[in-house]
Amino acid sequence: MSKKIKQPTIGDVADATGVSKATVSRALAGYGRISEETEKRIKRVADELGYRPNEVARAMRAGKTGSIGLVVISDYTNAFFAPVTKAIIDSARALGLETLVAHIDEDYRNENMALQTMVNKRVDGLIVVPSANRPIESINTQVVGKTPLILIDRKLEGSEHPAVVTNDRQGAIDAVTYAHERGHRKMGFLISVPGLTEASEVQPEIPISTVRERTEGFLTSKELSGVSSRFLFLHENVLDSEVAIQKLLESDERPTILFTSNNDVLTVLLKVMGKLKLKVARDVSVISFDDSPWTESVDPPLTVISRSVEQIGTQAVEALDQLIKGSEVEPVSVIATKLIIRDSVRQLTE
Amino acid sequence: MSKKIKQPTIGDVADATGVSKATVSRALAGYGRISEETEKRIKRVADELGYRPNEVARAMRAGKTGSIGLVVISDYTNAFFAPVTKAIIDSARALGLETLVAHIDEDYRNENMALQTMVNKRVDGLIVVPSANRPIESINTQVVGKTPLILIDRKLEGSEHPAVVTNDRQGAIDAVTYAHERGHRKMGFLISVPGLTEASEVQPEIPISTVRERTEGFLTSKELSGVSSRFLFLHENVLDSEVAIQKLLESDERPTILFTSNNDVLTVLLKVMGKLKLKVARDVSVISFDDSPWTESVDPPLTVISRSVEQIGTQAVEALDQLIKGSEVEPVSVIATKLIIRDSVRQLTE
DNA sequence: GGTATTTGCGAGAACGTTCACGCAAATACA
DNA sequence: TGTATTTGCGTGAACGTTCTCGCAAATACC
Repeated sequence: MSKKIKQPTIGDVADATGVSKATVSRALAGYGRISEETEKRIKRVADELGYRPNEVARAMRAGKTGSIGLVVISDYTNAFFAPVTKAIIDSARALGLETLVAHIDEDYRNENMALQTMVNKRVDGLIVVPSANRPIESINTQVVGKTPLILIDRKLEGSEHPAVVTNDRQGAIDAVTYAHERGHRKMGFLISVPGLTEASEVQPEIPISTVRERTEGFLTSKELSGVSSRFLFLHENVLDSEVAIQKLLESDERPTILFTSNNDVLTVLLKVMGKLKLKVARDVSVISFDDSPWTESVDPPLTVISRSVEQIGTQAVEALDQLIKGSEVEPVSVIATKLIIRDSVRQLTE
Repeated sequence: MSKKIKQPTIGDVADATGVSKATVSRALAGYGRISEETEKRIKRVADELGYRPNEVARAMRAGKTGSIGLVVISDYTNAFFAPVTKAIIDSARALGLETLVAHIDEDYRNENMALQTMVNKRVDGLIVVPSANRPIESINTQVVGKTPLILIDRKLEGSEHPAVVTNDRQGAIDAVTYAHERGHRKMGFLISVPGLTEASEVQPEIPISTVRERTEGFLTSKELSGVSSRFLFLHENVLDSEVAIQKLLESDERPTILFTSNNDVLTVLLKVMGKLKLKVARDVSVISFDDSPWTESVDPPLTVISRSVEQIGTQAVEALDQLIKGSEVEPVSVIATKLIIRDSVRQLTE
């Protein structure tokens, strides 16, 4: 066992300078009354000793830690959560807040445990993507207590916590409308639903508000003239999804355009299309939710419904900061989606 | 200003139960001697009051926080750092450690600041991807002090900190050898070098060990019979890179195969190829470092040099845990790369 | 029944800060 | 010169834990 070399404390600096701890504190923090020369002397000594303020002690004394907790879906293949995590960490840092990150896997028990430890660590606030399979429709107030909390990406119906979400319903409508303008009448929708046990054509209970909104938006396609819509609800199992998608692509009623509810389904779709020698746009048009750098690079570049992840992150952190400071925050901030038109939707002749 | 509602403390529980703080502490932590009935009573009261142990106070008392710091390149488009971040956070959590994340942008000043705040927060250990443009070839020991630290992805020459890296040199050699076996003789290498100011064909100073190793591995191509190699060193500016790559693709001496040093360059290459109506494999073969889910889905699926990010994360956390416990750790752990053969390298007839 | 041990619990210090006071010396004002 | 104010700094409590002692009561042993 190696002997722990203690970091120098304010007391050590005080002893080395021959003043009291209070004076050292004043000198280093720069408040109160102190003579210029002693301040300089103390700072010099502190530097020589390699003194680093102990934020743990400060946090205890101040009653706040300067840290926030981010509890987020872990799926890093997801085009959304990685960049939004980055945006949050960076915006928080700009406000002087460090970020503690925990991953959950669509499991509310993980979520509860993660929240618990973060609350125990006395984070000043929390940003949470609520997991899908919760039995009750809200964050466990028992564990969160009075800690300020912002939801992102997903709304929770009965929740008193402010949420920052995107207007996915409108995004879906925009995409559908665009496809209709390009002459598409046979539309197919591939929707990933966490918690589903097998692929299904009938709409299941959708536990996630975001996915629900997208589905609602897609459903408006039925109101457009001459459109026939087919829905395919998929779950996490990639193999099973591949089979279901292949079946759809090989059916007589093959849609001329397919919409995917996220990049994960998109990659599965592209894989199946590759296997069937089907080319995007030429054989089947494609529009996906969420933009990733690679969607622009493939051949042909893909038309996507983009959500400004930076904006979500920034807004969430700002709202949380307000909450921490005790201000009011509007219950739901909605951020616009944007249809980024590239070349994956073929113009169908009349 | 809203009145702060204090969380109940051990003292509150003690008062409510009519025992001393020490007894409550014993009851909840489950050490020392205590009668079964008082323990139960205390636990019940603690539960009723909604008592949550204050980890800040615990950390202060214990001298350790149960948190580690992760200082990492932020580029989320990068196929490597997002999953490795996830792997680290999850492995750490399995060991009871929470992870504080900070992003740096290849800037050692950000790195220093991030390290500073984390040390001040008294993290038990640090996992660091050293930034590229450092003036001195090591982590600032001044700021890190005695905090256990593991480097990942990149080695630092004069550093006393253990590192977990991948065998990128061998990965590059494997890829080149494979291409040679498939009949390729004109090879091109697209290498991204942070800090470079313009695209260059002559090899610049490469500040990152990983990129250096890849370059060395690629250079062995010159020793293979009949091979001519062209190198293109690129920097972050995408537009400039596009121009340089386009020039290479339009030259008379167009390579039959192109290797890219990471997924970022790969996306740029694919974009340019798309613009020039060049198809992967048919017109130009492609092998890239790093695997992402999408590389398997595109048409054709891409052959890549994969690095096991989970392994890097797990090993780094394990090594850090050893270091925290005072054990010795081997200075450099090397993790193997793996060539994942898909369909982006055409078989050239003799 | 007397001594030795065990059991159950309380008192209080310590971790490293910050900050409200208090007090002496220095300066200001009349 | 005498009183009011300012300046510079020290004392000590507090934040919420844990943990070492110590002590009285309960139990054990002969």
